[in-house]
Amino acid sequence: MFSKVLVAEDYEIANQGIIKILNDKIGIHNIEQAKYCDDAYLKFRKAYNDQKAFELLITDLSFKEDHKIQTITSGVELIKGIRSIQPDIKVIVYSQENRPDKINMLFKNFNINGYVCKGQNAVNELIRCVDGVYQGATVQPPELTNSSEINMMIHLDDLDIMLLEKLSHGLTKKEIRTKLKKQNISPNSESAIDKRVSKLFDDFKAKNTTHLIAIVKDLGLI
Amino acid sequence: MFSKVLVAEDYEIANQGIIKILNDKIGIHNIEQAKYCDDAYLKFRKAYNDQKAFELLITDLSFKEDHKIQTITSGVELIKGIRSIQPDIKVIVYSQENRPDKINMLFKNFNINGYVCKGQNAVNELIRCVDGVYQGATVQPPELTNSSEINMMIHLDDLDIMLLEKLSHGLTKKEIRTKLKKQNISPNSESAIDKRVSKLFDDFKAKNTTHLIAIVKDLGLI
DNA sequence: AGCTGAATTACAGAAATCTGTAAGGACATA
DNA sequence: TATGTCCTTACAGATTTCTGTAATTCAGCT
Repeated sequence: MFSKVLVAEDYEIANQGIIKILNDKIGIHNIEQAKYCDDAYLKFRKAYNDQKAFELLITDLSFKEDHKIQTITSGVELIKGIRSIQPDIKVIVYSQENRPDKINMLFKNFNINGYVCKGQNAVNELIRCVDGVYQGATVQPPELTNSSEINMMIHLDDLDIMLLEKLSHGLTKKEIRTKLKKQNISPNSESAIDKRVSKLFDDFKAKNTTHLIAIVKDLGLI
Repeated sequence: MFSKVLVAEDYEIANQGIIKILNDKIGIHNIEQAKYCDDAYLKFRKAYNDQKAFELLITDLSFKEDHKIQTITSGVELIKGIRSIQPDIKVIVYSQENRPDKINMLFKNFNINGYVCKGQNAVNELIRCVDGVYQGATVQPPELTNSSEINMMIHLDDLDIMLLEKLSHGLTKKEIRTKLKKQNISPNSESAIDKRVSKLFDDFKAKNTTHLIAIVKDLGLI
């Protein structure tokens, strides 16, 4: 089993919970924790330079900001930074994020080894995940394999996201059109915008703009 | 110190984290945990009937629904149920909720003894809270005392919340009006609804309904 | 060049939103 | 009873949304 693990998670209680699982259920005792990405990175660097490198990183994705100013602010950046030094370190992401395409992106672009979704069965999932990763497997969460989710099927391009954001900021279609024209972005007629938004209505089964924004806010798409 | 504690929290990792703190940092070892409200309630009943009542309940507010059908679905109901049997049990709420008026409501209406906000400093806050409650104090979170938040100033009554929810579900004002009339809820003219929503526009500095819903979604109000 | 399909644009009408003004009722106070 | 305030309701007009249809452009393909 892994003998040295780094846990990066800003919520202290969750941090403690992970450590308890690693301790009691998996039998890993050499664990260090960090509440901030910068802190995690420093601990990693020090251990690496001392020839006592970590074998596994368990990290959250989003870290709440507070008074401390951080250079690394997200789990993704942390992973990038650590992997650039020690490419073979195993990485498990532990996050609230449950959007399949976002999780998929982590596996594809950052080659993470496992993903555990914060939730009701996180303990067993975490145990399974650590075991699997130790044996060299790539462990995807149930959310990904079972997913018949709406947001997996729907492809949103940059323009769609931009439209949704503008709408959520209360701009009218006319204002959006003006803005697009100013920026020389290609589909910029009011009817083209109408068409696109109508398509989004279909995709998300929304009744009107307000409904649409509520849905994509709930999905965390914007 | 408390000798017997019940922890109700659906996120397993957080659950484990709380137990670890109680164990390691406060020295409480007789702890039971529950992932569901019903489960917590049953454990409480059993202990009470066996003359081995719990002295402290630490509970979350919201419990995610899954396949198991529950009769008690929220921490508030759980508190009500338990207090109706054992009025003097101490209660600490541990939740993500950070709206001052909601937290205040818990102290005022349910006489909870302490509140800890899930967050970066939850460990120390929890320790402080358990200590304080044990000594008979009422322990409010820093969020309550420091808060200069917008949502502290704006008072939303039940009708406001209902309107926002209906709007976020894509209902038109006409549909909302019909629904209110059916349920015999008093202000049910279209213009009354208009007025109320307009007031919300002012409160939240929203430009239109879509913008408004985006804002209150971001604030977590619905 | 000519064809085809997809995307963009223009236009138009019905429905809904947003913003006023005005009138009526409930309620407390003097 | 009279007065003022607050809330509800009615109505109206300008603006915006939503949903069609039809014309135009553009890229890929033969």
